[in-house]
Amino acid sequence: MPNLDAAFSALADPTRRAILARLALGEATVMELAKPFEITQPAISRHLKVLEGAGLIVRRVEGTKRPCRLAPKAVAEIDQWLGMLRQTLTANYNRLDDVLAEMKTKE
Amino acid sequence: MPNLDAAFSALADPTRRAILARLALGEATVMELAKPFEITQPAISRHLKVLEGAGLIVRRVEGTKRPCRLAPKAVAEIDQWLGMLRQTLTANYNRLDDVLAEMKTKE
DNA sequence: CGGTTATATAACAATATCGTTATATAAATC
DNA sequence: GATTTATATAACGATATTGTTATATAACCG
Repeated sequence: MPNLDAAFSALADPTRRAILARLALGEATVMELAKPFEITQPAISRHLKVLEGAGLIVRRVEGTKRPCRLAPKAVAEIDQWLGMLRQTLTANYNRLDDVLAEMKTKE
Repeated sequence: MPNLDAAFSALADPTRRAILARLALGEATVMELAKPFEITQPAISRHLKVLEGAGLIVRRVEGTKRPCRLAPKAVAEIDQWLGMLRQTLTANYNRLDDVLAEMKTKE
C-alpha cells in the first residue's frame, strides 16, 4: 500500500520536484542536489527526508556521502492512481458530458 | 503554465482524491459529493475551492446548485510532468544504474 | 411572502510545513 | 591526531492547512 498522501504532498513542493528532476538524470549526493538552490543544506536534507518518507527516493551509504536515487515503485503507484482520472479524460462519455453541460447552460 | 504546486498539493488530501474519484464517474453537486464523508459541508466547500483553484475541477451554476466536474486539462498537465520520471523508470540506463550501485556496494 | 434547501464565507483553534541558525557526528585528509 | 567535508538533527518563528461553528445569500416551494 503506497502512501499517496505523502507522495503527492512531497510532489507539491517545487524544490522537491526539481530534486526529482535532477535524480531522473541519475544518482546524486546531497551536496550535488543542494548546489542549484539558494536554500541551506539542512533545508535540502529535510526535503530529502520528505522524499524518502514518501518512498520517492532511496539512499545508500557511501562513506560520508548518501547518494540518492529515484524509487521507481512509488512513481509507478502515483501513476496508477492517476490512471483512473486519465481514463475519464479520454473516455467518450466525457465529451458527451460536455455537450450536455453546454445544452443546460443555454437553457 | 499550470500550477503544479497547487495541483499536487490538492491531490495530497485523501478527501479531495476521493472527490476526484467520484467526479471521474461524472458530474456531481456539492451535497452529493459531501454525502459519503463525515466532515461538514463547509469543509467540503473548501476542498472544492482548493480543487478548483488547482484547476482540477470546474463548476457551473444551475439554480441553487453548483455541479462540479473534472477538468481534463490540469490532469493532463500533471501527467505530463510525471512523464519525465516515468521515462526514467522504464529506461534501460536505470537498470545500468542499479548494476553500478550494486558494484559499488560490494567494493 | 415565509420556510427550506444548496452553497459560501468568516472567525477561530489545532496542527503541519518550511526556512533559518546552531550544533552533532562520522568519514576523509593532511 | 587535528581539520575539513558531508550530512543530520534540534529548536524556533512564520505561514499555511484543515476542521468546526455560526452566519450569509440566493434560489425553490408551498
